[in-house]
Amino acid sequence: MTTQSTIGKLAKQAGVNVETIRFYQRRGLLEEPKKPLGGIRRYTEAHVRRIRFVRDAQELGFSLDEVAELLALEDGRNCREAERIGSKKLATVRERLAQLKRVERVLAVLVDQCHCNTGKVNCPLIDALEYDLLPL
Amino acid sequence: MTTQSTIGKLAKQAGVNVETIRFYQRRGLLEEPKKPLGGIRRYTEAHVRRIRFVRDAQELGFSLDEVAELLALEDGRNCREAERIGSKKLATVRERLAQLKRVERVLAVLVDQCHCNTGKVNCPLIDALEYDLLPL
DNA sequence: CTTACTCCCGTAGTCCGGTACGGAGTCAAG
DNA sequence: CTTGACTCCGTACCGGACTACGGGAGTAAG
Repeated sequence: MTTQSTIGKLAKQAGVNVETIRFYQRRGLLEEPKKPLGGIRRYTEAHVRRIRFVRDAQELGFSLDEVAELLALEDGRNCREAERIGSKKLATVRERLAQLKRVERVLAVLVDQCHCNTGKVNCPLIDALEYDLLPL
Repeated sequence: MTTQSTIGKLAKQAGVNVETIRFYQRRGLLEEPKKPLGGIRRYTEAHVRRIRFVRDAQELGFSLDEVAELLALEDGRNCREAERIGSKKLATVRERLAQLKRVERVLAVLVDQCHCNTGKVNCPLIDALEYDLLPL
């Protein structure tokens, strides 16, 4: 028969905290197995996979609400909808990427100017902030 | 004489919410002017600049705690320390940038595969999540 | 003077993704 | 049969950056 773990073992297999599993159950992201009258719930491989689904989707930048949306498409039949959600997310990822690149350039310049500063002039980083000089 | 605003006008000038100003005051990021005995506090250009400092620094990815650190160097004399804080932040920005780039590539591929999917096979995005296939 | 707006101030709530706690029940080893 | 680890369950709390609320006081316009 397949592995039947307790919540603690499930947590280890999936690499998350026990409390996180409970939290996912409360959020409806993970099914809570029936428990055998005052006993202890048993979990299967399917639960491990589900938790990995959630973590992987989070890695891709989906919020837990968005993960729930994706899970609603779990049977893999509604590819169009998945594509829609995915491309929406892709757009926000690209936006964030662009902004982060701007930040990187500005910060790099300022840090470099600090580095070259011999102490004769005010700190360029502080100055830029103080006098609202950021080319963002 | 210079402009002497109330908190509401200050908020407009600085482009933030009144509550945000009060929050910054509680956090010690913004000085609270003495109030003239049961009257109304007056704010100056310096307050506007200070709020912009905070917002600009946030734009550069600094947390409010880090902004407080920077403000401690406000006189511009401690450029070395500012450089240290800035370059630490630059490193985390670059890390985040690299991770976001990986996410962008993976997501772009998946969405594209969804787009080309004629419905004969399972949704590639859902599949990748379901079977833990992300090349992150 | 009244009305309407703004300010003051403290406290409390929001969102997000968890983490912590505590008392009771269950289970397996020794 | 006891001990100790684990589970169950509900509730409360965390950090970060705000946002909202409510009651009383001040102020500006008509």
